[in-house]
Amino acid sequence: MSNAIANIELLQLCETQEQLAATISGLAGKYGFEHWMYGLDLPVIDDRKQQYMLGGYPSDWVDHYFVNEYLRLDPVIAHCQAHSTPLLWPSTNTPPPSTDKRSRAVWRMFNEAREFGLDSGISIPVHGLGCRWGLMSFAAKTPMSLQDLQHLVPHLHLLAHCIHDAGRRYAPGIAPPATAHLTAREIECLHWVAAGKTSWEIGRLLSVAERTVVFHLQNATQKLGVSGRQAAIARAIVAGLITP
Amino acid sequence: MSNAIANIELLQLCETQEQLAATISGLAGKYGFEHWMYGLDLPVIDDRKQQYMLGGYPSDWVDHYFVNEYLRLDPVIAHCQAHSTPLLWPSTNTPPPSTDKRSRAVWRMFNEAREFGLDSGISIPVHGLGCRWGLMSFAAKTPMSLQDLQHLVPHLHLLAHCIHDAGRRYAPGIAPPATAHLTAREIECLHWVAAGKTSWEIGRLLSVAERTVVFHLQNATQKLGVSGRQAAIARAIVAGLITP
DNA sequence: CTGCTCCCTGTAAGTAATTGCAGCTGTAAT
DNA sequence: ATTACAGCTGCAATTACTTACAGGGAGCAG
Repeated sequence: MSNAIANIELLQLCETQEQLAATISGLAGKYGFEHWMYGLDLPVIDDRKQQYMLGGYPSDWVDHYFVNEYLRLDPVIAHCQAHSTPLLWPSTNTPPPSTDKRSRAVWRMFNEAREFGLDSGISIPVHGLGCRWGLMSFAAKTPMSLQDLQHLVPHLHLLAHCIHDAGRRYAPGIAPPATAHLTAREIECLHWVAAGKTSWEIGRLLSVAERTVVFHLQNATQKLGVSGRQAAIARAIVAGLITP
Repeated sequence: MSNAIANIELLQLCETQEQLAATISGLAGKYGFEHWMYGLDLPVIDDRKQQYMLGGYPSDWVDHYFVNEYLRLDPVIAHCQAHSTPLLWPSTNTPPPSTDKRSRAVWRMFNEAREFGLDSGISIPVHGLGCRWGLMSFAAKTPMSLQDLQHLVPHLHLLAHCIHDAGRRYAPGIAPPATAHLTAREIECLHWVAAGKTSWEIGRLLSVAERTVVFHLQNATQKLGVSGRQAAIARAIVAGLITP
């Protein structure tokens, strides 16, 4: 097993997206995976979300995947959205489940993937600042057992997170969150506003005039560089200033 | 080095918070750490945020830490909020930096920590669904070198994320995000509203009447179980329905 | 002391959101 | 073919937010 720290340092040296991809391909190969893919902001629900993808999955499979809207079906995606732990998909050859319609569709999807050269692998969820999440998948053409995968997990897990930190430089919209310096009062008002309170109600809660609440929210909105209370809430949440 | 997978299975067996804490203590000890701490929703900026903490840091130090408002000073906290990669703090004995006031305060903080039995260690950021983030720290009383820490990193990193998934059961407010079934139009409207657009503007964008936009947002607000557009935005963001 | 930041408050006009009513279309499943 | 649901629209009254005007007080650093 190669040194995990040395791998990370390799990633940090990358200066372009292409260099990064090449480095990752090299590392994945060393662990026995022919394919890998890093996906960020996958449009699971929100179609207008623009995803960022990097990696070497067979393009035929990727096309097939999106055409069939597998994003909404894939249990790997569902797991990664809600959890922080890796998901292993070892090589299996189970009969198709009988009852459930959805289960059968999933079974079929995995079989199709196998035909495209994705036999077994591991997917690692990566969650970051601003509710942005993605996943890093490593896939092998030749079957790997659960045990094979298990002893790679710690290294791949760390590697995935380092790739996430290294790759965010290239994903769009990860511009500096511009953590404006908001005062305590401004954050307090934003907090309550995000909870659905009106200016007048917040005034009662803080024992100040309604006008004062409006004043603070006005300042906060301006500092966040947006127009409107609603946009201010969105910005404050993704910047980690409030947690509703 | 014990089997990482076996460790994870131990965590999943825990049924109470106390069992979980005891299990983690056992694992941390095997890796050579006397102290560990898991913190979630730390009130770095927002004082009214209620944090969740679990762990065995010396209580004297924790008190000292919060009294002095080290949360705002601690570079470990700042790193963990913005990154996904672990931070190692090996045993050092550097002279106090001269110029910067803040740097000196940080230097002093680490020295104080050492006196409380936290000589060296590693901190791992954990980010999860709904913009909730925290960190898992392992600390040793006896000095550990950078190399000592480095080869523990992959295992501890995975372990931290498994603890995060296991521990969320006990942290307050991680109730099911109640992913209400919103329609495509509703999500579309929420998306633009979070961007600061007015109902009329969204109407133009979607080529529908202003009234229709109001209608969709009304339905979305109701499905999300909140009152007011602002609260709907907050809910939609933390539920992962939109990404501004 | 002067300048700075944060906190606080008022009036008033204009704009936007909320909520009640009532009604229409098309598609998909039972 | 009936039901169900998503999408769409109009009017009207009330409430809430936005913005522009104006001002005072407390605390802290140079």
